[in-house]
Amino acid sequence: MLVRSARSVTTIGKNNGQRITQFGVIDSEYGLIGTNDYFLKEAQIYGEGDPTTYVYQVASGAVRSCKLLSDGRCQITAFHLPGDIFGYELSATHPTSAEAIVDTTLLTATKRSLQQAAANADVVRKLWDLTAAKLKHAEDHLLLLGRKTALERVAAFLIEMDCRLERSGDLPLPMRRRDIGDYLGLTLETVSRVLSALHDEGIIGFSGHARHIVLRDRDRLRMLELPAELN
Amino acid sequence: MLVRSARSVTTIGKNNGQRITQFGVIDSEYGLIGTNDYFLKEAQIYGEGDPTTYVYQVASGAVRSCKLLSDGRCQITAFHLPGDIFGYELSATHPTSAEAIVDTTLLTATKRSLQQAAANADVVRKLWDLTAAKLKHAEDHLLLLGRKTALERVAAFLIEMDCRLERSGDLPLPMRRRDIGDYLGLTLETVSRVLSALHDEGIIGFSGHARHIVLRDRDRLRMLELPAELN
DNA sequence: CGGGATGTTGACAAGCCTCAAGACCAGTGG
DNA sequence: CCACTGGTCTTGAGGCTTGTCAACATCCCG
Repeated sequence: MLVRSARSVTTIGKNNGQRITQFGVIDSEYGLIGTNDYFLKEAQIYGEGDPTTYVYQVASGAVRSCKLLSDGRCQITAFHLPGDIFGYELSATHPTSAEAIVDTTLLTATKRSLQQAAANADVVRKLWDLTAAKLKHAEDHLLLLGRKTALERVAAFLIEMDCRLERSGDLPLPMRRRDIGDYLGLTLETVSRVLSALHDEGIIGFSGHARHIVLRDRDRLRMLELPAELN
Repeated sequence: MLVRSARSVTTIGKNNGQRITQFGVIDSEYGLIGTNDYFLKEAQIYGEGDPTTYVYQVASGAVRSCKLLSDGRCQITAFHLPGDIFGYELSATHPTSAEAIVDTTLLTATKRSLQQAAANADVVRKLWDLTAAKLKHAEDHLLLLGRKTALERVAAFLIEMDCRLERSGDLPLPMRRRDIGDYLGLTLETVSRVLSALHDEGIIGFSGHARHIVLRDRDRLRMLELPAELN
């Protein structure tokens, strides 16, 4: 199932205008050499415990990072969308596995090359910021998983995707209901039921197929994300 | 309720043998000036959204970091025990609040002084490691909150405390049942019921009062932390 | 057109939460 | 020394949210 092949080589460097094709904040002054790698749907990019050899940026497609229990229970810690960098860890091994959700193209650099660039204090700061951003996301997610209701979780998910896909209310989600459930600590059935309820309320719509969600009433969605205030 | 007073000044520096009275890994080569601050039980050290001015190390006592929802729901993201450093954030404001669980003494340094020390790459690396360690803990906790049962959560909590208090099976817990619940995404009643069940099974004992737990069968506790294997 | 993966919906069960009562404990003041 | 008081902990009964299991619908792709 694992498909991993280097087809082309790309120089990631200064003035490479495309947001999608550069290593975000950390490449602007360093001519890192990156490789385009292609992964089919469901292909594993790395496993939990694998050595942290490469760092990735999503060029197209989508990736999930997850932790598994031996009986199959799964917690997705993050979705990685075009432009996102993932796989950079201080530790020698990956704390999560990573799989392509759909057919995906990744820009790959060696951790080694980043560490060389990290002789520069600016680069260090930017990589550190990346760790800090992941920590902030994880802490927010702790509150969601520990204390929010199914409705609040799904609302929060839709709002997060709305912010990240940035197509203003039009969400062509790459992931299945099961992935959403594994991200939100719910079952796929519960996710489906909540989405149906939001649809019945006129808060969201489906554009064609089930994964293409349209936000029809962001304000009410934002209300649902927060606890209902009792008077 | 907030009690915050500087009573004495301590030099934190090289060859200051006490683990408790130094800023762990980051002070060994820098003579940071620290202040002892005392907080009564339940006193707030900083609030969610407060500016990140100080960094703290627990000298004695215990601290919880938590996130609140407007209706009172609370998620504790971490407990800080003697020797632990907390409150260091890259961001300008604290993402969580921090309160003393019991009467607590903290060693305080300004974020500014740490940033000055961070001119040295070793110090940066050690601070970064601190962020990475928090991230690892948060990601492990995501799996616990999203996918584990009440029994597995409580077992994991006891094992975590056993490792951190390091008194080999003797756990004089500083926190109340409610705090444990807010850490594990459970109610205090569920925590109490699970602890009673573990007691009935002979896996734990109570030494005197309810907060003093003794681990009588670590092996079985470790089994409970993991999913029961079906044959 | 057929088959497999995905999504929806229903009925029911289970685990955890809510509410409530009482036990226990520590600190306080008589 | 002891009763009082407030906070904490335990335990029970019952309910609710979410999970489980199953059937069916839908979509995609050959």
